[in-house]
Amino acid sequence: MEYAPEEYTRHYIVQALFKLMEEYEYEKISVTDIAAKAGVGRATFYRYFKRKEDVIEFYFNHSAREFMFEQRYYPRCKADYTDMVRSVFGKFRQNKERFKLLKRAHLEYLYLGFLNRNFAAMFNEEFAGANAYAPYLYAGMVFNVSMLWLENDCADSIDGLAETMINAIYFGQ
Amino acid sequence: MEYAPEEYTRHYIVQALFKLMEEYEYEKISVTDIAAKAGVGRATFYRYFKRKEDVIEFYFNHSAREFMFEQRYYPRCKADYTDMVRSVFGKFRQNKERFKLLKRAHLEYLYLGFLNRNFAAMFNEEFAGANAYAPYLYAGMVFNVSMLWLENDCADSIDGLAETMINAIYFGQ
DNA sequence: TATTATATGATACACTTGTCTTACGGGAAA
DNA sequence: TTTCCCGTAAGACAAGTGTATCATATAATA
Repeated sequence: MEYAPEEYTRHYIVQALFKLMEEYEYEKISVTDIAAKAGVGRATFYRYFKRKEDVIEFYFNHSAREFMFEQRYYPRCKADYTDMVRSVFGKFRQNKERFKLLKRAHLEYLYLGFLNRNFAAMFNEEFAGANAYAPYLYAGMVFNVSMLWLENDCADSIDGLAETMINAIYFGQ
Repeated sequence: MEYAPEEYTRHYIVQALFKLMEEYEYEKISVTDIAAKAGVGRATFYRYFKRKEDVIEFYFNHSAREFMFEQRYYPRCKADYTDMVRSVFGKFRQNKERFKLLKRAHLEYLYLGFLNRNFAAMFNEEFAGANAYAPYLYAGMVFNVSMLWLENDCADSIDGLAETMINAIYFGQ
C-alpha cells in the first residue's frame, strides 16, 4: 500500500477484518493478520485503531450507511410502530450474515450502541428530549429481539415479528 | 494460597478483579495482577478461566444471587409491569457502584445475558414458550434503560421510571 | 523546482498472553 | 506410615501487544 487517503486505509482495514472473520475465530485473529490482509504495516493499524474492537466500532460509526435510519419512526400508534419494525428489521435481515459474524465474536453490543445513537437522534429531532428514556427503551428491545431472531436465521416473518412484539407489550388490550 | 476448594479459588479471583477494577482501568489489569491480588499463581487463573471476561461471566452465572428474580413478573397489566420494574431496578440500584465498574469496562453486555436467562426462565415457567420473543423484548428494554439510568447515578425515582417507560410504550393510551 | 507536511514500512523493545512442564505438598485410603 | 491423587506454584517459552523511533516516499504548497 502506498499513500492512500486516510479514509481508504481505514476502509481497507475494516474489510480485511470482516474477510478474516469469515474464516477464522475473532479471538485468533491478530493485528498482524489484519494488517497483512489489508496490505498495510502493523504500525499503520495502530495509527488508526487502538484495538480490534475499534475497527468494528468505526464500521458502525462511519461506514454502515446501509443500517442508518433515513426516516423517522417515532411510534405514536401501532401502525407507526409496525412501520419502524419493518424498516429496522428489514435492514438487519439484509445484513444477517455480517451480524452473524459479529455475534459469533461477541461484538453485538456495538450494534446496540449504533441503535442507541440513531434512535436518540431520531426521537430528539421530533420531541426534543421530552422522554429521554424512550429511544433507549426501543433500541434495547429491537436489539435484543434481533439477536434472538438471528438464532433461527431470521426465518420468522417481519410482520409476524411486529405482531408478536406488540402482543408482548400490550398485554391483553 | 494452599489447597482451597475450587469454588473458593474462583471466588477469590472474582473478588480480586472487582477490587482491582475500583482502582485501575480494566484494560490495564493483567492476569498476573489478578492472580497476585487473589493470592494464587497465574497458571491457577488459567485453570479456571480462559479470559478476564470469563471472571465476570462466572460472577453473573454463579454468584450474583443478589440480582436473581425470586418472584415471577410476567406483566399481564400495568400493575404487574410496575411491580417488575420496581424489583429489577431496585436491585440494580443497590449494586449501582458495581455496575458502574462493569460499564466503565464495557462489560455491560454480560448483565444483559444474565437478564436474558432470568427473564426467559421466568416467562417460560409461566407460559411454556408461548411467545419466545417476549422475555428478550423485556430484558432488552430493562437493560438499556438501566444503562441510561446509571448515567445520572440512578437519581430518577423508580416509580417515575416505570411511569416513563409505560408512557414510551403506550403511545397516547 | 524546492520545500514542507504527512502517511507509510521497517524495526526494536518491554510487556503480556496462553500453554506447557516440573516439582511440591496437602488430603484420602490402604 | 506409606502410597497415590490432584490442586498448586514456579518457571520457561513462543507468540502477540502496544509503543517508539527512523528513514522513505508521496502530495501539496511556495
